[in-house]
Amino acid sequence: MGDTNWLNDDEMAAWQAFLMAGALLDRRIEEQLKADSGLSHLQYEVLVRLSAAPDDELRMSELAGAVITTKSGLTYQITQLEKAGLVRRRTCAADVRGVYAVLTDAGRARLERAAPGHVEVVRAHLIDVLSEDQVRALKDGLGEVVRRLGGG
Amino acid sequence: MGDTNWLNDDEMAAWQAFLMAGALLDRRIEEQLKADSGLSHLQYEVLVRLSAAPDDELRMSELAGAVITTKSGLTYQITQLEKAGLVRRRTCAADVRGVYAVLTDAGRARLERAAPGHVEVVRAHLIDVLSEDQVRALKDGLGEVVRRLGGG
DNA sequence: GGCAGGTGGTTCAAATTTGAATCACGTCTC
DNA sequence: GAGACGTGATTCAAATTTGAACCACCTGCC
Repeated sequence: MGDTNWLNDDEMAAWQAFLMAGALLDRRIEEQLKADSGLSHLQYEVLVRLSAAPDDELRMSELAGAVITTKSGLTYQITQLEKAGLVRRRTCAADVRGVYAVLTDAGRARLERAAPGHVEVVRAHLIDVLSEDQVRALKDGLGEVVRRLGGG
Repeated sequence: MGDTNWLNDDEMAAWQAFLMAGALLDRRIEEQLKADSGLSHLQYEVLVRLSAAPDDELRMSELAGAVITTKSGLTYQITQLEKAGLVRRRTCAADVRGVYAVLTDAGRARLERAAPGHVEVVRAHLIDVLSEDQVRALKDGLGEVVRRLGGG
């Protein structure tokens, strides 16, 4: 102990590539989404999760976990989306404290309008740049990383 | 055309894993760095780049490119680091508009103190979770992604 | 019933990030 | 050597993010 197990060259290169690819790609995505449909990436992800959920609704805390934000961050963004008419809040019958975020028709429409351009960016800059093996490595390897970090 | 080339299941899983792993890992890193040495991840990266540069200094714009931030974002953070005594500014002799950010001794000391814990987190939650092949896939695949996005 | 402790969301102030000006210079052309 | 134009960095206001209270409510336990 006391001696750090530093990263070797490959490991360092992998880590840096991971870090920079994430940052650069996110920047592109943010730019495209904002220009194309006026949504931030986070807002887009929120709409995606809701549209995939039963009855188009999720509890605030589940949603926060799914999109990896803080509770207060989600409260803010849901308020923004509500102002824009893309989402509405519904209080939970069983537990008065609980709040559901519900996708509205306008929200679904906005999502459907935004999705093609978004997927195109992800494909062009990430998926299509990788080999099939590399895609599988991301899915398996990073999938395990997510599982261990409690994000599954 | 008009028909979107959607992601298949594996591609979607890979993309989601990439996204969530980045977010979850960054959260851990941020937490560890803040607790352990009072630095944000961005500030840590700034110190790393400076310490690796000749004469421990880099132009503001180079630094902004290296850590993937906006110019104004970097201006803000360098000001913070300067207040903390970890970095200082030096105007460029050849071009009066240019500014170098220079690592101070205190900055280097802080970096050296922070590094072991940081590497440990990256290793524990990312590198050691992956197989050698998967590490290579990140390095090669995401390295290419970065190159094409103009981050190399 | 009534209270201790935990949970789900919100609120609030402070820190950070963003992007569009802006400022002060280099550079290039005629 | 005077503009026209591009660059490097900062400034500014607005938007977002963060984390620590906080509030209201559930749940167990006595």
